[in-house]
Amino acid sequence: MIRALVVDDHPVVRAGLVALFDAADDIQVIATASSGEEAVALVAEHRPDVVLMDLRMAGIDGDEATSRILAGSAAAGTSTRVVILTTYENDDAILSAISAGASGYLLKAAPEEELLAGVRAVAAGEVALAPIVSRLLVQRAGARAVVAGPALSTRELEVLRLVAEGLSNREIGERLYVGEATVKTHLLHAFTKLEVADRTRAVTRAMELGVL
Amino acid sequence: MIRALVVDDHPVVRAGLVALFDAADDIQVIATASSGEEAVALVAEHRPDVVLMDLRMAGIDGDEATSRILAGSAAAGTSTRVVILTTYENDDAILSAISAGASGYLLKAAPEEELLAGVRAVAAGEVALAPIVSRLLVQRAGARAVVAGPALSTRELEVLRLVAEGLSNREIGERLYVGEATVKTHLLHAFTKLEVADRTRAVTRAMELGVL
DNA sequence: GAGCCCCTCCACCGATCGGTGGATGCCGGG
DNA sequence: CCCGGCATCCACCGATCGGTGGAGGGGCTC
Repeated sequence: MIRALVVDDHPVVRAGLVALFDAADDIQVIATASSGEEAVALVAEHRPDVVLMDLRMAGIDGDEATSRILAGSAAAGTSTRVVILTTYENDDAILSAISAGASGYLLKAAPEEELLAGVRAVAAGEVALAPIVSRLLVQRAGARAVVAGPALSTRELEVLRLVAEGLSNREIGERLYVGEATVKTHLLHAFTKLEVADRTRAVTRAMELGVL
Repeated sequence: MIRALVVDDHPVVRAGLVALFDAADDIQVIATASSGEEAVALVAEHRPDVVLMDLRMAGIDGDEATSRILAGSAAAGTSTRVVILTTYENDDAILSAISAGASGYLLKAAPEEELLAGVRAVAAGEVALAPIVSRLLVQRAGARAVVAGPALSTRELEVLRLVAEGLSNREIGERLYVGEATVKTHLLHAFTKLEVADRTRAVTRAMELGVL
């Protein structure tokens, strides 16, 4: 039996979700909360398997409540997982919810079967994402494929990678079995291609461009 | 009608996929390829809607073929989309396929209905991800939530951000209206907290930890 | 074969950085 | 009230870095 906590500041939404989940015989809503604060307290008390969390709430919002719940759950040695259940939000809201540690992100407009399947998937250790969220994550992960920055040579790239690890020019030379002077030359060439003036910016630039 | 190209170096796999897709009345396999090179050429010739691509192949692999197909498709003004269809791979392989621009990543072990649904989703502009891939992307996006690195002070963080932009200590001092000595102090404190010895590694470390 | 890019190496310079060892003042918790 | 953390600043040192202006050899293409 999956033990669920429903968090939403609209009583009507809470009632609808409770009815939906309780109708499934493998899911049981053990409590509901109308605010982030209340949700954190109830999770500490009841240790549910899954929390269905609205994002927009007065007081501490869904992101913050998610962070606190996961921190508390980790501290207590239990594994409560959070599914964001909200109306459509912008990309930043979605990403920051995922960053807060949510295991799922579903839309209230989704068909009821999808919500049930999502809760079951998350309870089983999977993640549950609305299609729009999947697409966003893929776009983010694949963004670097498009840009294709300036072509750094193999050697320049190797040197830059070691610079990113914090090695000095001399250490890099030792690692690559070449002289320190050679390392400096490669690095200066990389600076020119990346249009930067120092090693630190070169590394961040290369990361922005996805070449590192 | 969705026009598909199947790419796999095993004839038996190709045959199986062709049979599966042709049995669906909304999908038509217009050609098959047994190598990355052949796939790139056939895409240029036939302009399919969706390419089903194996990752492991002799010659240019699935990643590289995906990149070339998408580059060629963009240049030609068409919109061929690529779905990786492979056996289970490690995380890096998955991420680099997504980075190469794939719109989907499915496992050959998936039920047939899932493969069909995936092709339809991708043809419709959505993405299709195996559960394991969704979980990986969420972990990557949410990694920073868990670790919660050492607490850098506000000032240390400001300084580090400017270091990441390639500014020198003096320039950072000017930007923040403090002396260069102050900047160095903050930076040294940040080094200690991050357990690093130079500004470049400090920046990459902070990024790894998600505090930057 | 000429031209070009990549990789390798050298010497030399001033600028910047990392590190030490201080100092002062502010603020919030025990 | 005092301690600790934060922010601010100083002087001084050696090490490292950025930059210049070379050099030679290998590989590729036209």
